[in-house]
Amino acid sequence: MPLSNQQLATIFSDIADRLEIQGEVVFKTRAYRTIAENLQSLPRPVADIWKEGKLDEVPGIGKAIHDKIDELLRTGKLEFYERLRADVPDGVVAMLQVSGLGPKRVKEIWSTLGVMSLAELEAAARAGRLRGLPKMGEKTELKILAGIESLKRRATGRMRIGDVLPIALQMRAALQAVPGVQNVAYAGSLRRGRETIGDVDFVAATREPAALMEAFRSLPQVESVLGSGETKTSVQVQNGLQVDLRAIDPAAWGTAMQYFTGSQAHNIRAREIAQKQHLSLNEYALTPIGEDGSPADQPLTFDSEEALYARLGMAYIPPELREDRGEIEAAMKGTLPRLIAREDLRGDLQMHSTWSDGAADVLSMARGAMALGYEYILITDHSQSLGIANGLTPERVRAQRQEIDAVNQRLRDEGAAFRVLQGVEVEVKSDGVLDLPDDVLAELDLVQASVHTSLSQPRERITERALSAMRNPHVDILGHPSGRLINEREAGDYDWEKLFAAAAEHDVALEINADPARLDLNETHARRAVELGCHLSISTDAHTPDGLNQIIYGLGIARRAWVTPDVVINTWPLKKLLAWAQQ
DNA sequence: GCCGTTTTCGGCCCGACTGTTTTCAGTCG
Repeated sequence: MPLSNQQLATIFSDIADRLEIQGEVVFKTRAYRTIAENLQSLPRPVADIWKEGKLDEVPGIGKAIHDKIDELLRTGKLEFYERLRADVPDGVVAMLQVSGLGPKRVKEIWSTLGVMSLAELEAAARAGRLRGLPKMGEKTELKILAGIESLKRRATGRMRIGDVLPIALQMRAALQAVPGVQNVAYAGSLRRGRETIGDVDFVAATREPAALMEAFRSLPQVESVLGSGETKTSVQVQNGLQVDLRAIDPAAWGTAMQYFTGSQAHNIRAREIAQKQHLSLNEYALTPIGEDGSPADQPLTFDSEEALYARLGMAYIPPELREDRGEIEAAMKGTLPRLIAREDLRGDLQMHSTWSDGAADVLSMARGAMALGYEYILITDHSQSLGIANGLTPERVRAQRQEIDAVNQRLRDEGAAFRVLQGVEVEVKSDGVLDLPDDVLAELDLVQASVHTSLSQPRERITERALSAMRNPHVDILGHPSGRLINEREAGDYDWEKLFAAAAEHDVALEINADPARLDLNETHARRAVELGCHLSISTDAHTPDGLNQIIYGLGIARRAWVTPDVVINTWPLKKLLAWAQQ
């Protein structure tokens, strides 16, 4: 099995860590970090690209990294990396995870005191042995000890977006009410819609930053203040989540939002583009620069991101695309995609009712969807073998049809232009056989097939299992294809290229499950699936009417995957959707 | 390390905060 993109990315990221500790020039370590990031978002297996001899076409790969990938894929090893691992011990690299410790200090602590692990670091800090080192004192020791504690509590990892957004909205409302504040928004990875969030970045427009900082530090959610200056404050709230606030002048709203939304890679590219136009971009303004590098004219301020991007010669780039994955080039050429938006969706194609493990009846789910402006829903209760979820037998499927017919009749009587469709989330059993007979599936409006069990099957077996489900002519949608649960359970080891090819061939739509614990397909897979001609569905898997609101998370992933409305089957009118399911 | 409508060599984004300092390096994003 060739090394995966993720495995290669981890190696290059680790190389960057170790080179940084060795004191290598930052531009070299940045190159390794860049390729690590690019590999993670590469839509195809790099091993395939390597076989085609097209490695050099991947951005960030030059001669040196080309040779290293080549060696890794041929031999599974990299001599350069093995030497590096011998030179810089793992325990020393681990110290980089401590907040407040970077490569310079880690090297100093390691080389001067011989500290080679987190345990030794903690002992040295407690014994007061760090304060003798350059630029380190008692406070540094305390900060390091606090950092180690927080690592032990695992309070530092990235949280699911669904756990973060509600907290952020609450805090934003509180900040909005502070006197003098004209506008508050969250930026960073939350605004970009990433599946997990490291910290929340707020930008606030105000001419009275001191009052805002004070109010922020005093919010009830704040558990500790990590740092606070005139215009910037960092705090920690529940679950160890870090929240940063930057105050800016209202006239600089556009540049500030652009800067704090990131990503870092996107910002670096945007600033390089500015540089080529003899402009220097920061969070406050765009400043004309003379030959000698000093300001040549008055700084230009922007109260909107649209105006800023326009001045740089680009179309407005939606936050979800700002990852340096080709969006800057597309914005300059005017070829950005028209991303799918909330208004494009006409229905939700996965939800559960009290017929299986949902908490609301069919009518309540329908009313919830109508309140969102939808035209249809598909009820997809579980099938019989999922006993724990009260899965449907063939008899109960037929009984449910009667209830759904009655609900539709009632809604018609009320004059509503809305339709409840009957589907099912049929189990793909471990041998690939579906959990309901074909004649039952044939009676349903649409059929979704999902894998819930035996996710650890080897690649060939689990891939064949999904393929055999998709070959069934009644199956229209493959639900949460990877089976991963973010921060909880790994994805099944599918051969994605094969799976996407089969989905395109049999025209089975692949779901982007909007449950923030799933977000499955993920953005990289969704982008590749569309490239290979697959249709998608974006649905919530709601178990309550309120759960239908989680569609925003799935839309975020779709937008990050550059998805346009036309390929998403639940943007289609009901007639087109049903005709597609029939063929 | 990579990269090229000013460069195959000489560039490589930009600033806030902290802690240790008397002017700044390290870290972080």
